[in-house]
Amino acid sequence: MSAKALKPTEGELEILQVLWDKGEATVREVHEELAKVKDIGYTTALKLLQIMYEKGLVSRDDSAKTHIYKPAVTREKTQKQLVGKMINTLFAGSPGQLVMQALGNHNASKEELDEIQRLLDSLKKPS
Amino acid sequence: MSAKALKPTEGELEILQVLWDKGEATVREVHEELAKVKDIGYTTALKLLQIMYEKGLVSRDDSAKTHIYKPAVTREKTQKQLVGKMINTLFAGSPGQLVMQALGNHNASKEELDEIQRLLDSLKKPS
DNA sequence: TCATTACTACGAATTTTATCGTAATAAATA
DNA sequence: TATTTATTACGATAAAATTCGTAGTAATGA
Repeated sequence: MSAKALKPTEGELEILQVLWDKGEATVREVHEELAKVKDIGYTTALKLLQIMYEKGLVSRDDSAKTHIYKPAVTREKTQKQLVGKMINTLFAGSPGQLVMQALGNHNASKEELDEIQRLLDSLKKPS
Repeated sequence: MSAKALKPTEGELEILQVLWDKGEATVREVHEELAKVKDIGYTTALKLLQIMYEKGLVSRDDSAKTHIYKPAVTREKTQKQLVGKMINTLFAGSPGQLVMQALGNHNASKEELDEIQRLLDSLKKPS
């Protein structure tokens, strides 16, 4: 168990998305991505990144003038954390219900369905 | 499509949980449930319910002195809304990935796995 | 070199969410 | 009836999250 499970806020998640996708990015790059989707000022993005840095959600290389940010938490861990929380607060602790929801209401591709089938098989006959 | 998709906050979700479970409840009942889990004052619960009422998240019968609150949004709709959002913001739009996460990291019961299998079958060979 | 541009830092304002105290009143009860 | 208790309404405060302006400075390039 690493130190603490710091829950990213909504805005922080948006930034993490960008960083996960790109691997690393400057404030400018992050801002450009966010600006595609929503109205947001440059310094707002900067400030958020700075706060995330203080919280340990991102790391950064500030050896050059233009700092380069990287995610300090993995997508997987964050997914696990938030999915777990959602199972508890919205699905009465039942992961199966969440799966049913996700499968039933959203379109998964053939490939994904096959992948799920394989996982399901391995879960059904453990060894 | 009903009017708006008002996203409940964290605290509002906790209250909805109680209302969904009980069907309806007074402020006192809601407060008692919440108090089992966290420190919270009576008037805080009351205020939250009042705010939720203004937002249309709950309805209430205030014909008697003690008001009775009911959820005005269904668990299913709320689940759908929040799961959809999570798929977008955390799973790059891929419901399959969310399912993999939920199945892989959390223990689903045998019954749930079977149920998922049936759904999966129906998805794989559409009528 | 001087002016312009690109950054970061920082503080402040705003917005959203959560929390609670107090007052008013209805209901219960002594 | 008089007192206590239960309840709602309301406003104020606090806490958390978001947003942005301004200042300072490094880099760029005319």
